[in-house]
Amino acid sequence: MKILSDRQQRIIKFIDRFIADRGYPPTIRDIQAGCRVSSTSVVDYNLNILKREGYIRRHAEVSRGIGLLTRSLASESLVPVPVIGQIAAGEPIPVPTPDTWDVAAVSEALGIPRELTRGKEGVYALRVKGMSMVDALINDGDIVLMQYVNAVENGEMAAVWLKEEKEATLKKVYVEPERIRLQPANSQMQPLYVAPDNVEIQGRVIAVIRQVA
Amino acid sequence: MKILSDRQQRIIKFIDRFIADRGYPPTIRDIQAGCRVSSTSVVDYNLNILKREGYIRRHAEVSRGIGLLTRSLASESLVPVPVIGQIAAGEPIPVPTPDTWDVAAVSEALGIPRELTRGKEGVYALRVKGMSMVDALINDGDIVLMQYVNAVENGEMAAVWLKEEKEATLKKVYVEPERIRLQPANSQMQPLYVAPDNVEIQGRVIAVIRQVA
DNA sequence: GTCATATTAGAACAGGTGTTCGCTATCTTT
DNA sequence: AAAGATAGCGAACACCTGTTCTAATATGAC
Repeated sequence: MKILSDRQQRIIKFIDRFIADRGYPPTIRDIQAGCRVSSTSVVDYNLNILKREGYIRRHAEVSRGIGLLTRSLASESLVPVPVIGQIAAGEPIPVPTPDTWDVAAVSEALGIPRELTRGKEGVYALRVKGMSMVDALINDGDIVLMQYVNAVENGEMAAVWLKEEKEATLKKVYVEPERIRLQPANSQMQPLYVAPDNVEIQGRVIAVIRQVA
Repeated sequence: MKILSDRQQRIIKFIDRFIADRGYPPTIRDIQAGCRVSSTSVVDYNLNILKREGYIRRHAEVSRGIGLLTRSLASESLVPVPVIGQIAAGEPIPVPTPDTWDVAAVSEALGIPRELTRGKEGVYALRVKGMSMVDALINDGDIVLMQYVNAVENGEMAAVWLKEEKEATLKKVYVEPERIRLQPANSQMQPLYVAPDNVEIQGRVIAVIRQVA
């Protein structure tokens, strides 16, 4: 990358501030006024240099078609995750529907760092209601980050619906011959054994978030 | 907020995708084409409704002067939090030092949504080592978000160092006459009573984050 | 000095773009 | 039935905006 001239640095800085302030990129004439340049062609000239040097992205013949390349990476790291309902012992577990991922349709969403979701697809969140999952070290009011999957690997924690008992629970799932073992996360507690056709895996637990104070 | 019509939901979704893809907001005619609307005035009409209902922000007479309010709020709110060490039963609890908050000096940092820290000052993180805090519903490997405070309110969860026992623990703290009551988060367990000069409050617990899979 | 290159200026063009107006079609309310 | 509210349509206007062209001014190489 070339060393930028004073004017070019001012232009980059101006674009950055402008987008942060107003939510959309500036026009060439905005830059002209904001950076005390006398002509639009000079702005165009310098923008082309900035594009060539990799500082900005530019769409030809599009008004306000300027994008900063430096900033965009930092803002990518928060993923919006929809909170689709609550999970409680005696209630069916909410299952994500196609329009769950709608930005508009969802009532509540959390910003989750990409580090936690690790780029997984189909992530949603449930609010835990009640104390029934203390054996999974999960408290009333905790947020459970889930991934929508059909099957889980042995030993993974999953949201399980027990048809017969009509009960929702979070357990580590182990498939054994003839039966399924549901192991509480707290290893000091006893496992539960159930028939395979009595369980419905509703999703895999990715993370637990508890806000205390 | 009013319930959005099908067309309005499609418009919001389109704007969202457009900005994510190209880095700048769409024009009215972009929306018209992308949402199969026959007239620009219809787009304008629905954009005004979306603005009135608080879904978007709009700058009059500015090309591409549309901003999503749902997304923009969530995207700026990542706070860097330093991980300054680990907390284990038999080890002293790390205490933040002045240069802990140096972005450069710290070895590890987490991006935490502002929703969790709620703008608090002096926030740091500890990694939990060992199973000694299962009674606080905290597992081996969990991340504890802490705030550096000198005193805690009654009932708040705190990182406590028991001088005599040389032990670190996370408990709810209640100041009683002549003694201090340390209550596990799991309410089914028995409290611990200790002498006031035997405890050192090292910080207040703000949140717990557990990554499962 | 001359020449080439980089940078800046000003102006004008062509198409992009937000806005507005008149009109129609469904409904719901009176 | 009449009147109003809501939603949609198409066209036209006036300004916005990226682009391009020509010219002027540095700055350094030779």
